[in-house]
Amino acid sequence: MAGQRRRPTLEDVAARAGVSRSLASIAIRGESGVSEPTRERVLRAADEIGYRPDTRARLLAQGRAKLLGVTFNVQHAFHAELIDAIYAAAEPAAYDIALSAVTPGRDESRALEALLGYRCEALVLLGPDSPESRLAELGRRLPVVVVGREVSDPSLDVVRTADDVGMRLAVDHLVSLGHRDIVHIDGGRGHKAAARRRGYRTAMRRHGLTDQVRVIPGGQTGESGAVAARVVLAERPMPTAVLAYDDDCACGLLDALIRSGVSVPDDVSVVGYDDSRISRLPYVSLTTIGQDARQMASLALNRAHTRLVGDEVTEREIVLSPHLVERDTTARPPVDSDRQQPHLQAVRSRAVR
Amino acid sequence: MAGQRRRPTLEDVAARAGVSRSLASIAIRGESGVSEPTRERVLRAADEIGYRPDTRARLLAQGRAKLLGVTFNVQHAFHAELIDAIYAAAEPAAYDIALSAVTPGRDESRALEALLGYRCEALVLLGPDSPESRLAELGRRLPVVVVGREVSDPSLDVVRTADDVGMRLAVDHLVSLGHRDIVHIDGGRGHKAAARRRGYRTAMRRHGLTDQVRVIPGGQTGESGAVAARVVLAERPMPTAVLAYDDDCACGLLDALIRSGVSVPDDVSVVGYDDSRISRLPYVSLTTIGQDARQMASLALNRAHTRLVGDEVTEREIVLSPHLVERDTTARPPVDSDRQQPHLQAVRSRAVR
DNA sequence: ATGAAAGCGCTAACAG
DNA sequence: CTGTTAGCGCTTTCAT
Repeated sequence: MAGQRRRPTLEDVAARAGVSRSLASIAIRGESGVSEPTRERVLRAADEIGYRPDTRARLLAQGRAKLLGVTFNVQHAFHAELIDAIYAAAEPAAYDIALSAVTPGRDESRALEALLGYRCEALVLLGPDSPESRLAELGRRLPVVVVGREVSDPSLDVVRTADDVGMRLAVDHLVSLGHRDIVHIDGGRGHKAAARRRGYRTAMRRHGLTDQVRVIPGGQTGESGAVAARVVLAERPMPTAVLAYDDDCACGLLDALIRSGVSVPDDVSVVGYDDSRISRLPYVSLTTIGQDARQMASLALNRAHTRLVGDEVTEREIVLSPHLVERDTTARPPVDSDRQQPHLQAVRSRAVR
Repeated sequence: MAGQRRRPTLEDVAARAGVSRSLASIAIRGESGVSEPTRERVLRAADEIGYRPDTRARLLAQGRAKLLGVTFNVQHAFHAELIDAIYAAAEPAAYDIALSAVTPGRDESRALEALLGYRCEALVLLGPDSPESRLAELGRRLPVVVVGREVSDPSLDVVRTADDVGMRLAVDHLVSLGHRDIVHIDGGRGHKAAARRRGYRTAMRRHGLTDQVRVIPGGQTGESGAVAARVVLAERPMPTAVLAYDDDCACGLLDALIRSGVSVPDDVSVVGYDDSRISRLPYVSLTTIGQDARQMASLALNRAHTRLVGDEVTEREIVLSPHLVERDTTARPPVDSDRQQPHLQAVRSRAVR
């Protein structure tokens, strides 16, 4: 059934075209140094026997790999976008990309091991969760670019976006709409959550809203948002805007609010963070903070390339600004008379768990 | 900065341990044929200089690759699960997995090219969208297992689940709850959509509900579900249950229903298909039809392996049964008195677009 | 138990 | 323009 016979090699092509291997090699690679007729003969021969160069042998022979290893988390939607952008950015420089997935059943060190075995020249790690010491150890062996996480070891390059800027954008947006009573549902423990919390506080202060600063404990799941919704609903007066830790959290909140008969954005505005896929669903259409995957990927590959060719690098860390993605969950706050008597109606629905 | 010096080779290890390359090779691979002291010496030497075998060279030398190429769509959540399971299933057989992503900017033929260049021994294609002729062409060159799509070419192996069974499970479930007025929002054009539509009709007929068969045009997006919701809401009497083409469609429907003040599952039950991540979100908790990723992956790898070792295969196609995942969007239908006057209340909310 | 030698499929100097 | 000669890093006979 399936053709189990030996795959044709360059040798076969050369023989068929009646030339030497090296000439065939040159012709196949499209380099100069072959006469047009010969090239055509070789190409035709290759085509006829279905020849396909062996990437591994090719790289082995070349000594250098032109191979970038990329770890990503198969669960994380944003990584999908980054991968798309990475492929695109790798093309012009003719880098090959070796993907290694982190899954629930395959931890990051396994993913890294595999890439190392493939002799990747450099590594691009999307939101790695390994301890910094492990990453630093890698960084000492080959160029490593960490994407989307803050690490301080000098042997590691970093491309990330500024969380405090993101939070400021969100707060600015809400304030410009007329909101003052803006609460933050945080992301619990973790560096990122802390950075966003800090960003929220700073941004509020900047608008003279220090007194309105309120942080409600949340988390990184929709459920945590749903739980936080109860707290939000219980507040008197109810805040006019909620800034959630991330999109998942915001969606849980959103859903719980709507089920309680609160209208978004008429009664309360909601802002997420990440511009994840869920936030774009037409029936969610969440205002959120987005990161430019294309740019991040391109910068990360650039940096890897810079390291590989041995050029100097001035700033180890590249910090990008995220941007506001204005969708349909934010609007002007309700007029005061309305706020006194929030538009709560009992809607028959399954309980929010 | 980052160590640019040559990676240590087996030669280096051998030299350091004072043995020949071949012996070092045997020791490193843990094969028998080395004295214990020598093995330890080699292993220590390798460790000291940070040696790591070069997978490519290793495979090149071995002649065979033990490498399975896997294409997947970075957008598709179910593929993430399959990949996890594939890694797990590949481990015992010591297969290496080469991942090649299909992204908005990188089409499937590119993904396939890359894998072919890596001399994968066999291909596992997750939900491929290439024309069958292209797949068949591949199948003639090396073992190809198509996962989750129906193809008829004899050179291709298939592992998929039966859509008609899935639809039957959904209908059976609803009927057993007491529903009779069950509509189907379909997935538009496409093989899969047709298969599910057919499955729905057959299942309804089986319950003597031929007269209640109603198919509402839908699609594969949340938006299409939201649009279909309007049709559902306009029906008199309103159906007591809706069976959507997939989870995305079901979620759009769900959201639109809730915004219209219809309670799910009290007024109407909703069933999705795919058991995708979105259906599991705690605040969605959609009853749906699930496929066993672990089993599919394992069968796919098994099949690839069987082909590779040249064993006979009796059935080209492996068709699994999906299963019902009962969550919180299905319940007994409302009592008739209630149905006459469906519980519609105008909820102030942003319009469903 | 150990080592020498011959490739795997390819590219990269070199000579003609 | 073309062919010859060496390897890349590893595994694999096959002697010793």
